[in-house]
Amino acid sequence: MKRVSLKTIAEQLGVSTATVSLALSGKAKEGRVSEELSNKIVDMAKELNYMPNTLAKGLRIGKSKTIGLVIADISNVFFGTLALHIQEYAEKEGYAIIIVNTNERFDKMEKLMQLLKARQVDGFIITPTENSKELIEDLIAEKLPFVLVDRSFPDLEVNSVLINNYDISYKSTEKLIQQGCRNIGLITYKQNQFHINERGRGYVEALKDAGIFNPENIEEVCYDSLKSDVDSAIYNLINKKDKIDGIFFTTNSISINGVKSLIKNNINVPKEIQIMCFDESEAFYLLPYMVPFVKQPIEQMAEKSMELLIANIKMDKVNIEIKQCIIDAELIIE
Amino acid sequence: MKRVSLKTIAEQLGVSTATVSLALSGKAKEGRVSEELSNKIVDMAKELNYMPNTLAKGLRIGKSKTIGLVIADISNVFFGTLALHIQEYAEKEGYAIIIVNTNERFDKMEKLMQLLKARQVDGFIITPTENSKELIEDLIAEKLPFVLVDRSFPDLEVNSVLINNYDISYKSTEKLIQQGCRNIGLITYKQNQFHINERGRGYVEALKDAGIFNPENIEEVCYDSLKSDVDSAIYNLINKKDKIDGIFFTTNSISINGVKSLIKNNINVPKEIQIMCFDESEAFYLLPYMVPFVKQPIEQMAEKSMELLIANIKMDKVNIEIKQCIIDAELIIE
DNA sequence: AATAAATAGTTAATCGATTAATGCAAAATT
DNA sequence: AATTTTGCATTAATCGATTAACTATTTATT
Repeated sequence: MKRVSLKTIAEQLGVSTATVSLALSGKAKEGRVSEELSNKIVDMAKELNYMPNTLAKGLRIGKSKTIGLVIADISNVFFGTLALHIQEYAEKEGYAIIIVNTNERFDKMEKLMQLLKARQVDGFIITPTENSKELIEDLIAEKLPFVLVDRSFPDLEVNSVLINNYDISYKSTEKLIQQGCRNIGLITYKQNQFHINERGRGYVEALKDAGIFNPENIEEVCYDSLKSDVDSAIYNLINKKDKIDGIFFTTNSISINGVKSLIKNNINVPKEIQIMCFDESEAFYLLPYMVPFVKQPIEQMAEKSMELLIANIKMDKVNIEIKQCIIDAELIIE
Repeated sequence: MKRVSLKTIAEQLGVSTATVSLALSGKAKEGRVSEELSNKIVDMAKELNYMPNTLAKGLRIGKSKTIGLVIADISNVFFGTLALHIQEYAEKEGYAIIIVNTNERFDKMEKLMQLLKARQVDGFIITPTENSKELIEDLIAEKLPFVLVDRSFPDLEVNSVLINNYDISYKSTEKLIQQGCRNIGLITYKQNQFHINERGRGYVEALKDAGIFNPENIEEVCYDSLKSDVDSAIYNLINKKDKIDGIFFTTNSISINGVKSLIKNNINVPKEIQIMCFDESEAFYLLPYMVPFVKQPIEQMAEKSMELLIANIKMDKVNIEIKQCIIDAELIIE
């Protein structure tokens, strides 16, 4: 059973492939194909269950109608949900999504970007890994359309969709202070990513403004040894001589492990220590108290990313318009 | 800045594209290109940062080196983790993955299958939605390589990678019985999917064998109104006149919502009611007791799926070998 | 010296769809 | 009647890579 191509239809009807192409792509009028023939062609296409070869089309018109989605970790609910919505919006616009996972590793990201370029993706949506600025600069040099999402590089003028990391973290910390905390700890990643650092900065400034900042209350953990690092961070915090009465976690993975660790240590939350988490988790609803958290507007982030990207793709490498888009996250406290 | 193609390199060196192609694809020997020229070509390709056009190659050789991954819900951790590993194995084999989401809906699955076919994917890995047997039969008729994973259709002889749903559910229920439960409830999906029904059957048979089966203890919920349905299911179970002392949940989403609901109702787990969940969840570790659960071998499932699929792709539509692969899930009780 | 074999590279068709350029009737205009 | 316009469809080039078939040159064999 051979594949059905334009040629198959053309042969069946004794016309040229040009006519068939015109008729099937709705250009019968401009292409001056009679309505009668056009209908015959459409019918035959249905009968033969014709399906256009996207590779051939992509090769010819120079667009693959495919978007590369570079994600840090698709098994993380935050990114999974982001991917879900991006895929949804892409589909609406006629794009397919090739998803790749960097596992937060530069070398993997580099390799995967090559793979996506070879596949002629029309654009990229990227959650860049640490220190991957050069890869983004390559994209700029090659004039390839892309949007960074969730994360960005502050000194790079590029399309990006972010949340108000500093503000919402300031606000979250302030909330802890308002609720009576005076010795608030922070657990964050030991790394060099702007969005995470901004969260830390929000925490620091809020405490400084309240006159209760203590750099010793900051604990840093590594992505690759998260569980044990968070355990020791919690251990350190709960064993300080100045008793900690609040903790701010800067990501969802840290939050969940942090809460887990507090429970293991029989800390009474929120009586002994109040907490503030980043991102919602199903897990929180299993606890007898309301866990306050920063809710990221994931669906809007997905929508906006696609919108920016498609606008850029359509501008066709000429007048690339750059937009930095900040969508406010929300503090959920009850 | 024009794209660099084989032609660009050929022109730079004053040779034919055929020679360049041969040299770059490592066929210098068979293609009888001298080592000297071959090296020159490779160097020039590097210098120009040449990247093969996968669309063109795919069109020519009739293989896109792309696999379509049809997933029910990528934001669900189970599927996210599955996708992560599938992508990893695919990458190793030189395949890219186009992920699509069905949201458990037949019409979406149908549409997305068309999209993937048009994109000339070399094969499919599919978690089929309810009642999508006909779509799978289409694939068989078209002789397209595919593997079903997590779910299958019992009366269809197709490649599939499943877990031992019946056995592990029987075992899980038996465990509850051993632990003293005598009136065990079930919360499962009201639907028509074999793998879910098998889990239910495991529960039923275990209870029948113990002589304590009571059909009234079975509650069914809908995917689209999961939270409220689980809430009422729990309500029904805990208000029976014959007091329920155990519950078996058949999926991860039901498990989490079930546990959540039990807590809301101030049920003391495991003293009043013992539970048995399907799939691990971060959430469980926030509870003061160990939540027993069925652990699915996700990574092996991913690996096996890719292995079967690639074997089938390589057999080139001739001798498609069909394998039903069952990987045992594990009961984690401490 | 004549022939065979090995070496090195090119030509041209091909995959399937698109589209600018062109051809050819029939109809309309002068 | 001659010319232009319009309607309808075809021809052929193109996107980029692959590869079977072929050419040309050098080297080896008898």
